[in-house]
Amino acid sequence: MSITIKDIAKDLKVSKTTVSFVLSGIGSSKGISAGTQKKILEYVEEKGYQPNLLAKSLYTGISNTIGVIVPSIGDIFYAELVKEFEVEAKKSGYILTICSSERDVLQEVKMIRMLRTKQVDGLIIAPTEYCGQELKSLLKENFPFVLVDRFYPDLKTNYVVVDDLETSFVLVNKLIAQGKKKIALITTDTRITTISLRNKGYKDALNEAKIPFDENLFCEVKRTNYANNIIEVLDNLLGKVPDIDGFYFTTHYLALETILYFIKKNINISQYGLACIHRNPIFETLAPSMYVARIPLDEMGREAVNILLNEMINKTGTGDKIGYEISLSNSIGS
Amino acid sequence: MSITIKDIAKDLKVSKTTVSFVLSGIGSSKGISAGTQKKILEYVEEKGYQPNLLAKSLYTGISNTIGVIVPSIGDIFYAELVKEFEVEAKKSGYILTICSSERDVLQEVKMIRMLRTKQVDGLIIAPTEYCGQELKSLLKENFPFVLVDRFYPDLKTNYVVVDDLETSFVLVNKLIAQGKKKIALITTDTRITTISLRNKGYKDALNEAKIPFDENLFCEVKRTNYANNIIEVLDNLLGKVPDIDGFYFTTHYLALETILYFIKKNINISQYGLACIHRNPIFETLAPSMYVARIPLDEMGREAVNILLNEMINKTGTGDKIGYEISLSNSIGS
DNA sequence: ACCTTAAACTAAACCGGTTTAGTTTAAGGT
DNA sequence: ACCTTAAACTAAACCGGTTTAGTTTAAGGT
Repeated sequence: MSITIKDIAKDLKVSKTTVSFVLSGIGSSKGISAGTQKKILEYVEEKGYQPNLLAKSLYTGISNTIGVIVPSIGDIFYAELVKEFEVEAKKSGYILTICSSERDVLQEVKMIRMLRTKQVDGLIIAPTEYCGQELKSLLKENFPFVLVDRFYPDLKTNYVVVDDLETSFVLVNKLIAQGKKKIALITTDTRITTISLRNKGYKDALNEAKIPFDENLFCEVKRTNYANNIIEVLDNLLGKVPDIDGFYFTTHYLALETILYFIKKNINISQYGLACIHRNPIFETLAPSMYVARIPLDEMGREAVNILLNEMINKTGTGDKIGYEISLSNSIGS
Repeated sequence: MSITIKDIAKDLKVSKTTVSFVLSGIGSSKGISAGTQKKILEYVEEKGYQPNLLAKSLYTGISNTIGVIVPSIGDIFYAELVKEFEVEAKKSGYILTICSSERDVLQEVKMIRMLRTKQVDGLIIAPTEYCGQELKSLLKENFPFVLVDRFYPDLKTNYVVVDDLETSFVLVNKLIAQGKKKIALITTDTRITTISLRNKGYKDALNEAKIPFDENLFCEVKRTNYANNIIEVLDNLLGKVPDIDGFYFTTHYLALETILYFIKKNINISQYGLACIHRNPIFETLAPSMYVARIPLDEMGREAVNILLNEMINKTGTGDKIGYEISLSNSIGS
């Protein structure tokens, strides 16, 4: 099929070794004469030789590939995050093989294993809630990986997440400082560590302000079919608590859907205090006064890749893991 | 490091061949006794053996990986499209290695070559305007690939695109049927085949309706920093043609930015006839009467992968290429 | 004429799978 | 006792690189 080192060696009447040395750029230090080097390089140029990196990886044990598993690459949040991985990984000569777990542990576990058989050098995972078992065995085998977006508090792994508790607390405090008293919590699946911390931040802020927690203001939107589910939830909420004066959204999806709901129902948005974790470019126009804690995807991506690269290189595996929490409190804008 | 077929063979006192046969599931047909098979399978289960797929790929010449190059994986359009590639590819046991070209030919060419050295079985490319040369050499080497989103009319390649001319024509016709006479064309870089076809569709529709083409209504928004550029363009347009009554957008980004501009400037959107290629979930709420030709990303992704898989399998390379044009004319909603 | 040495180059093993072209073993027939 | 045959198993080459532990060659010294 395509040309190999063996072919080059045969055609030029030198050994595979010589060709390999020259092409690896160590020809001179291995004492290959300038003439031979030139001959090989010219031949390679002429024939358009492309090495088979599979063979190299097999020998070296390094594939220069990072496996990435996210809930869905079609989700703009993960798409943007993965983009940052790509940019940062590329700086060190790594490329990405990307899989979507569809928020299904079984698929996620399969993908982890499959990527390992494909010999990725490390993994970046935005995990589901239930893959602790598999992560444990990665740890035991000392396989390099970093969790992003979510982490497992019980496992000693690398992770890069947002300081959910603190951010939530500060955001809700801003609403309270605006004089809001009936602040709804629009949230989602509480089993997710990240979400439960955000919920806790809300409660803590109310607590500190001595505002009693009102069960009616606590709205958990189901994740399946949530665009429809949220309409029901909001109808219900506005019916039960007509004098509601603020909304805290634990995800930007929830904020977006709620804003669209307001527009559709012709409800004046500006009467409410609004706060939300993570930005959507549209908020600037549609809800310009909303407090938005912007998740710095560039920092998140950069850190995740660098922590991983570090662990991959020092594969000695001291067992020291890095838990990197990104502070959003200072990046709140509106 | 981790366990190999050789280790298993040594431990169980059988040959590598036997282990390989059993693990490939062809043990029985190769006459390996049930006892030996059981022994091997149990050992593998116990030790958690994971094969090295690099070695397999090196021998078989098949990596079960498709290389994907898009302008940016962080762009929601490509993210969603890539998601469809992933879903479809997975059905046939393929995974994706994904690269963002950043709309830079040099990077794109580098990535094409790099992915080939990594032995991807085929490529799906949403190309820049200038990589014809590299595509030509892929064709010459009979390497399987499919273009998506954009194609090269001069090259005989596989491609999956939208019927831009027809769709544009139909969309602008809808506006004309609404009685609109001063329809602006909000478009972008005309060097892109896709965009120039969409522009042509606009002109053809005007022509057929005997509406003279007005240079003032033709707005080309620069792609770099377009969110700012479009504001300038729209200010200018509304100043020059105050009685404008319709907008045709050749991309959904342009439509979105324009709608946000209207909202910010407190301009009544409903006075205009609007039409746009490709959807944004927000249009339903913010511009419910806009004609939107939805690009079926699922169909696009499915076709691209299947055309590629087909070419990869029949690597005989008859040279027959498939140009698949997706008709949007029938999927126009508002 | 022979030895030493540096320069230039290479044979062969290796990475971990798969596959071809066998060989070994033991039962069954006469 | 010997042959045939099917069942069960395997040695070794292969994929295309890299690397170790050399070997070959020719010049330079005496």
